[in-house]
Order: sequence, then C-alpha cells, then structure tokens
Amino acid sequence: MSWEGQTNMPNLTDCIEEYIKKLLALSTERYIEIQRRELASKFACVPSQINYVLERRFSLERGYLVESRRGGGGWIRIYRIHQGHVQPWREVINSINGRVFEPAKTRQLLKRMHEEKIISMREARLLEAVIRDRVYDSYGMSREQVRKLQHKLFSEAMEELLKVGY
Amino acid sequence: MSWEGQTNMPNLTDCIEEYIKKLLALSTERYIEIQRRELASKFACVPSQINYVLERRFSLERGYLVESRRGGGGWIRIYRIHQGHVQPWREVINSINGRVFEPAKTRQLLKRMHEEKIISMREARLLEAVIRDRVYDSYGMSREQVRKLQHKLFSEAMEELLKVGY
DNA sequence: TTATATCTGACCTTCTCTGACCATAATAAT
DNA sequence: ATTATTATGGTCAGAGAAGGTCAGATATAA
Repeated sequence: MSWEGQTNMPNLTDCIEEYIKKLLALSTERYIEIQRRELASKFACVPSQINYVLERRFSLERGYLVESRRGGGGWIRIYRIHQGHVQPWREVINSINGRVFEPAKTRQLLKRMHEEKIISMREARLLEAVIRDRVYDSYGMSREQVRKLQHKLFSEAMEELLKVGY
Repeated sequence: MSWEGQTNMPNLTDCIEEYIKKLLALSTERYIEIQRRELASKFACVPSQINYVLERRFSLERGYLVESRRGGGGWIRIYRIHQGHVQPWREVINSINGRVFEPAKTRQLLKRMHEEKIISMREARLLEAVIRDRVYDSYGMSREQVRKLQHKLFSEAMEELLKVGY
C-alpha cells in the first residue's frame, strides 16, 4: 500500500492516520498489528512519531484502543471499537463534569464530537447556544444554579441524540 | 489622480474577497481550502489581514462558514452556505414573541418544521428536550421566568440552525 | 471632524515532529 | 540458572510550523 505520490497530503500525521485506517478497513479481525519501528521507517520518521499519531488520532475518545508489547518481537495492536459507538461518549460527557459544569470544556467536547461525526455541525452549534452563559442572565439564578441548569439541559439534549443514533 | 474619479480603487480586502469568491465559484466542492500564510504572501500582506477579510466578508450573515486547523499542515476552509427558504420560518418563530411561550404549541411547530425538512428529526428532539418543563424544576424560578427562559433558549438555538442553513 | 473600515505587528495557542533517554522482553553468552 | 546483549516500544521536553487575537495606526467616508 503506497502513500507516496498522493496529493493533498498535508502532513505526516494525517498520512499515517490514513494508512492505519486503511489497514483497519481491510482487516477481517477486530484489530490490526503493526511494528512501530517498521512503520516509522516506512514513513521515514522517528519512531516516536507513531506514538504521537496513536495518541492524537487513535485515542479511546475517538473509538480506538491501543495495546502494545516491548522487547524483541514487540508489537502494537490497534482495535477499532465498533460496538456501542456512543457509549464511550456518554462516559466522557459524564466525566467532564467533576463538581461544576464547565462550558469551555464542553465546547471543546462538542468540537471533537463533530470531528468524530458523532454529531453534525448544526447540532454542535445548537448545543453551544444552549450552554451560552449570556442567555441565562436576568432570571434571578445564582452562578451555581446557572451551571447546574446548563448541565441539566446539555445532558438531556445530548442524551436525546445518543439515544436515537444517526 | 485621474483614476480616483473613475471608479473605487479596490483595496486589499476587496481583492482578497474577490479572489476567494473566484476560487469558490470554480470549485466543484462545497468549500475551498487555503493556507493563510500562503495567501497572505500572494497578496503581500500580513497573515492577520486574511483573518480580517474572512471576518468582514465571509461571515455567517453573508452566507459563509469558516473552519480552520492550526499547526504544521494547517488550513482554512471556507464553505458557501445555502440558506434556502428559511426566512418565513424565522418570522413564524419571532411571532411567538410578546405572548407567553407555549411549549405545546412549539412542539407542534417543531413537528411541522421537520415535515418541511427545515430541521432534522434529531434537531427537533434536541429542541424538544430544551423546552421540556420538567428540566427547569428546582432552580428557584417562577413559572413566568421559566417560560421566558425556555423562549430565550429556544430562539437562540433555533436561530443558530436558521443562520447556518443546510 | 468624527465615525467607520482597513491594515499592521506583536504576542498567543494549537498541532506536528524530532531526538535523547527510559523500560521491557527475547535471546545469546557464561 | 544467571547475566549480558540486543531489539523492541514509551515518555517527555523542546523546536518548528501553522493559524488566532487584539490594540493601535492609517485611510476612507459621512
């Protein structure tokens, strides 16, 4: 499988990501196995670049699981998590609110969910509007109450999406 | 100078705007992709000039949507947005103004908007969740305040959809 | 003149990529 | 068996390569 000569290949990370995703698509297994050193040499980069790609593009949040073993004959396995595509997101959403709801972090989350095609751009913008601080002015709520209500509305609305699926 | 009286001397912003619009016209995609640095150097200006043009001439209000990514191999994507037959609905929604917000009637409206393909089913459900009475319990708001806030949230969220178009 | 629009430059944030150094497993040597 | 060597993969700090923001200077319009 060649990657050289492709046009519109902006950077190494994108190339490697695409390559791995092709492998996964072609594989009949639930996972693929690579060798870090080998892959790095295929793309003419330092081995740690592979770790970077795995961290950025094949994280749990993005629906992948990575296992590895060091030493002679070591390997890296990359699983695609098919089942329950949305369940991990439920967990991320729950974990994001420690004690108090944080709109800024939630906006980041929405961005990522859109990148991952879990929600559409319109849905992301809609949810952003729902957690916009300005909207909650002048209803006699304390800061704390606003955060709680934002969280409640966000959770209820998001659950609606996760429940239905695409 | 003689040319001053002839016609408005186009400024940098106009030139860049025109250039981008040509690219969009020639593109077969729904969007075009540029590099800020590269475009700036083509027009011999500072990169932030590009941001200025995008902000002024390619805003949502004008029917464009801009996405970007930083870092090595970064890019800026400019989408042309189609706002179809959305204005009448905006007016319907505004006409809710003045009176007391009525969740039941609004649910009807959502249903119709979905039938008319103005919004998706997921979006309708999302908005339904936002105006669900139960959600607003126990935040120390009066009935009247809840209605006002529901209305506010609904309008803001819906406007987000109408603004973007499909 | 005053208000608005344009343009620049300094500084910031995010994403990518490398290289030095660390940890672990298999294998060879003792 | 124990130890040394070799072959993997992991981590982290820092350089580099984009794009973003904002205050202020300059130009244009009212």
